[in-house]
Amino acid sequence: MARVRQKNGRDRHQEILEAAARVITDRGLAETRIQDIAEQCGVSPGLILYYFESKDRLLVEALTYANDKYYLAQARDLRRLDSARDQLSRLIDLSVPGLLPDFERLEEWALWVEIWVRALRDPALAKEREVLERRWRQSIADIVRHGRSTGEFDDGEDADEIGMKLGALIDGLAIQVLMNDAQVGPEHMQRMCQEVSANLIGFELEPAASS
Amino acid sequence: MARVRQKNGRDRHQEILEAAARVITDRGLAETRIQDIAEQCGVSPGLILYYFESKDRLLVEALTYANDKYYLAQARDLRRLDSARDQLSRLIDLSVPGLLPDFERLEEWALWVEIWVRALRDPALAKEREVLERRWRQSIADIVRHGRSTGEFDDGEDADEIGMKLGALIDGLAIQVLMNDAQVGPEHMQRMCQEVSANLIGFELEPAASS
DNA sequence: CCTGAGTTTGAATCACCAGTCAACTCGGGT
DNA sequence: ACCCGAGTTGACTGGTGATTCAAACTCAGG
Repeated sequence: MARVRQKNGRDRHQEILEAAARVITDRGLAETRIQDIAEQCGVSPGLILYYFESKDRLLVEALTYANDKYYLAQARDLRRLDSARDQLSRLIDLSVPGLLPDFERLEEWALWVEIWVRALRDPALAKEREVLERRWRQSIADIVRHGRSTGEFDDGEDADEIGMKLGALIDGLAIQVLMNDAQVGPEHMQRMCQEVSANLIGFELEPAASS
Repeated sequence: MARVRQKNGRDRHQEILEAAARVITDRGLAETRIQDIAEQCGVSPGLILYYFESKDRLLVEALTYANDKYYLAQARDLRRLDSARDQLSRLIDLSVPGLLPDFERLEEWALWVEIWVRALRDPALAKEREVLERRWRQSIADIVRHGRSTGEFDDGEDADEIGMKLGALIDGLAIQVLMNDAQVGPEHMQRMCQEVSANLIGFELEPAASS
């Protein structure tokens, strides 16, 4: 059977996407050459173009592929927790670039910035971005709804609205942390997000933080 | 007089920076060629390199130059208002991409995204970015402090902390609006920012819309 | 009118890189 | 044993674009 061949083919496809994502986070989208990607997975440059129509297509696919990977990992991680509060708190922790070393959020955020820049001029990527970003806000809103359905949270502002606000806050702060801003460290971002989320949803932060 | 000569030189320098900024917002940093900039100010490509050491230096200078210009325009605009509340409300309106057509915030936000991407790998620009961004947060915090000093606002959370939260929220939402996200239009962003600022500082939003 | 420093041009140079292609490898089918 | 074709290679092509440079031009001051 051509199974082995096919399987190799599929592996390669994915392998190249991963390599591309790695190179993009390393060197930046603008500085990413086909040669770099080829080296990253130890093949010749020609092979990259054998599997992908063009460099541009590959790059766009790599960006969304990587984002998808990170999203799925996050969703899996959150699903282990029952309490909506724990889920929300965990989601925030997972979103802070560099807070939890095991989760490569630094890389992911760097990719987001690249996505934004390119989506400004690439309608196809713009569409993808909207889907990805909507999913991201949705996951916050869903936690809020879940907490309300179990009575853990009180009713209040529309859950989607909260998702948008908290999502935007996280985006904005993540940029600063990603940029290594001296005024906004990871722990600082974490604390502010926890505070705001408690405030938006209307619960008290017991652990150690008060206004 | 040698004055005219000198003045021409200075004019050209600035002229090129403006042209560069325009091209960058049009085509994007990655697609900006020296030729484009030259055409934009009706001059030969060689002249660009006569005034700037290299393309890279020019681009970085153009990014900060444009940002500076926008910041100063905003500061001038805000200074006309007395009430801290009006200032804050105006600052928000000015920050929403495309809300007030006279202020080219769409362009400015597009430049911000370019700055972020490049600052990830360019230490010099990274430093500039931090200064610019700090100034931006500061302007929010200053309004809060001003409002408190006149008794317009009650005391509460640290003003810098508020500046950081509101600044980040605006950043995050502005990205969505800039990207033409169907779920986050300009008016929606404006309303959310007004709500959150009222909430953070602790005043009521009576005048339904301070149009 | 000269002159020369400052300005401007555009052609030439140079490096780089996406994408092409002809040749080669090799596992599996016949 | 032989053939087929997917997979792989790496040299090559073509275009692009930053940077250089020598020549031309401008004009304030002598």
